[in-house]
Order: sequence, then C-alpha cells, then structure tokens
Amino acid sequence: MGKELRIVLIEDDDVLRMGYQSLLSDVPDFIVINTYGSYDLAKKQLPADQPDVILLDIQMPGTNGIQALPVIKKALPHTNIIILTVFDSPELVFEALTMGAGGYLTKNSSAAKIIDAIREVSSGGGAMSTNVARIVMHSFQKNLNSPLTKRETEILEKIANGQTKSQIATELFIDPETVRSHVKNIYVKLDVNSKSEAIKTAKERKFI
Amino acid sequence: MGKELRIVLIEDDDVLRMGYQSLLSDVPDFIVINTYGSYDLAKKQLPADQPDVILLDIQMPGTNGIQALPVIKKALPHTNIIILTVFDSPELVFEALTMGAGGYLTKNSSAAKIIDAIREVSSGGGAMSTNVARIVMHSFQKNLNSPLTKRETEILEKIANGQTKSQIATELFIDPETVRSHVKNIYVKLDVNSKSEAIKTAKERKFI
DNA sequence: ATAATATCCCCCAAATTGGGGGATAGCTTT
DNA sequence: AAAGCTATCCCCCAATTTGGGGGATATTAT
Repeated sequence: MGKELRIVLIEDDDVLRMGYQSLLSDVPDFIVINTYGSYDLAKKQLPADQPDVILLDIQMPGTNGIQALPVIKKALPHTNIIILTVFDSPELVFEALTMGAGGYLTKNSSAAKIIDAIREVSSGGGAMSTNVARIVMHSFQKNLNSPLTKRETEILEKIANGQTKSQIATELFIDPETVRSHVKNIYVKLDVNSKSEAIKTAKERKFI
Repeated sequence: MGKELRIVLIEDDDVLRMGYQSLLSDVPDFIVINTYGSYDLAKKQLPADQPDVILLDIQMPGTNGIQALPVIKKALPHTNIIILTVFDSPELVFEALTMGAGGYLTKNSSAAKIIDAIREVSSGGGAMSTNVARIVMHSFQKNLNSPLTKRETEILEKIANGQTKSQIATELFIDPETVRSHVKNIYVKLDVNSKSEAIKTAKERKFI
C-alpha cells in the first residue's frame, strides 16, 4: 500500500512555508495539497483538501494553532496533525497533546526528522523532537526521595482518585481507623491539614 | 566540552550484550566501561564504574530492570538510565518513566537511534522510540467528544484535585449551590452517584 | 535496641455529600 | 416561536466523611 500522503501546511511565515513546501514536495510519496498562511484562511478548504497530515504552526494571525487543533480534529477525525513551532513551553506541549496532536516538533528539527515524523504519525505513531520528549518525560518522573512510605503513597493516590477512607479501607483489607492513622501521618509529613492540600502538595512535589 | 561518555550495559542476552558493546565501542567518544548479565551482578561494581549512562534491559535473572531502576537512581543520581527492551506495554513504559528512566528504547531501534539517545539523555534530554512515543502521547490525549460542558469539566477537574464544593465555589466566584447543580448534572451524564465513581469514569473515558 | 512502619481503637464537633424538590436567565437550534 | 441546553441560584434532610485529640501493639529496619 504505497499510497501517497496528502499534506497541508499552515504556517504564517512565507519563507518557512515555501521552504517546507519545497522540502516536502521533493519526497516522492508526499503530495503537498495546499499551504495556508493561517487557520482562518484554511478552514473552508480543509474538507476538500482531505489531508492525511497537517503541519500546523502555533503562532498565526487569527485563530492560533492550539485553538484550531480541536476544531480540525472534530471536522477531520482521520487527519493527523503535527505541531511545528518555535515554542516548546511545557504548557503548550501538554495542551497540544491533550487536544489531539499526533506530533510536536520544534522548528530546529532537521528535514529528515520532519519527514520521519510525517510518516510516523500517518501510521498511527507519535513524533516529538528531543526537547519536547524531555518535557514530556520529565512530567512523568516521580520524586524518588518522597518522605511518604509505600503504604502512605498508596493511600494518598487513592484519596487523589476521590475514594473515601472507608472505601480505601475495604480495598486494602484494613480497618478504616488504620487508613485514618496513615492519613494523619501523611498530613504531618506534608505539613497540611486537609485532603485537597495534601493532594496539591504531593502532586507539586511529585510524590504521587 | 567533548568529554567521553562512560557507558555500562546491563543485558542478559550474551549475543546482544556483545553486539551493543562492539557497536558502542566504535563511537569515538563513547567508552563502554563494563557490561553485566544482570543487575545483581552489576550492583557492587556500579559505584566504581561511575557510568554517565546505563543501558538497562528489563527482563533479567534476579532483580529486573524496572525494580533496579529506582535503586540505581538513588545510588547514582547523576547517571542517566536508558531502558532498552523488547517490551513496550504502556504499564512498563509508564513505570519506567516514573521511576526516572531518561529514555526508553525498544530493541528494534537502529544503532544510530541508540547512539543518538545516549547523547540526548547525557545532555539532559529525553529519548524514546516511536512506538513508545505513541504510547506516551496517547496517554495525554483527551476525548474531544466529552458529554460534559466546559464548566462541568472544569468543576470535575477540581473535584479530582480533592477540592470540596465550597472551595470550588469560592475559586469560581459562584454559589456552592451552583457547584452542586453542576455536580448533579455530571453524575447524571456519567451515570454515577458519587465523587469517586465520577472521577474514575471520567478518567477512563478521558473526559478529564 | 531504637526507630520507623503498619496496624487497630475511642471520642467529638463540623463539614461534606448525595438525593429530593424547584426557579431563572441567556443562548442556540429548530 | 418553541424546545433544549447551559449556567446560575435556592430549599430540605439524613447519612457520611472529615479532621483533631488521645492512645496501643506487632513487625521490620537500621
């Protein structure tokens, strides 16, 4: 199934847009269907373009890339969208990923990386540049020097999932009073005195 | 600063271990300090080896890679660990990342990818093979067809953070009774009748 | 052996929860 | 214009949960 990949570029910088266009047009099985200087200019044409992959900038006149992302995803559910931007703040990265981006590349990415990424997302995969991967991986990392014991961490995680102490007690086959003891110790260790503060502090310090 | 990178391999398959060793030894600025068939065999030597990067298999006799990861991280906080394994289940990937892995490569990775990854994690970055990236990105993706309104989602997120209805009301500058109304609607839409069920269901279906 | 951990117990007042029953205003869709 | 959805506010009530006190005991680690 060596079908061509239909590609659309949405990028407001004329020079970059033309550069990417010529770059991608040189790839034998890539077809750059259309390029646009903004999402607002693109939106009426997109359904007709039927792109397999959209390379989407974030900073654009009018609707920005992050705002456009969920709208495009709803209109064209089978189109994979790769964010291609100079920005790599954690907030933007997470927002893009939650909104359904299939890839997130920063503009220092080499031609080969961009081409790889297009192929990758087209086959259902994910693609990120290394600085984005760093951000994403860092967000998973737990603090390995938590003051909480294994049991305390376990219980605090269940609390963070909205379970009450009695529910937790049932699940762990222990007495509700035992759960209470653990919770008291958690509060002392985290220097808080309520559920929500405990969750907030523990998340901030990556104990859970 | 073109300093050499000190590398240790922990991999139980003799053929693969030797293969990686010769592969990495050929890179000018890489020094393969030592290789081991298991973590249990490696643990006494590791402090003396002072590796910058450890390539760590998961499946091994004795202590497995996932179990070894936090132990190594605590003993050698400045060493970056790359998981190199045939397994790529979401559970293993998330566990490895939370335990402090700086990279996660599956064994179909090319030599160039492995070498890149070693350099990347050494400079504080992150590295994943594309199938791992897919898993990670998928975990961020929210369901764009949530039945919950923006306000309801906002409130459910705060509930999931352990906040009470009155705290939420204060934060949103609305009456606690309004929060209660929203919560009731959320329960109806999700077909649940408690906080914990709502959080569980919403997370499963990726509404929050 | 001293400390930490995990387990269990009692008392009590205040807050929270979930289930009922409503209402109103604004906005969109038909 | 009517119907529907959304966001906002209001009342009642019983049951549960919470957080702050005070403890105890057995196992595990250091």
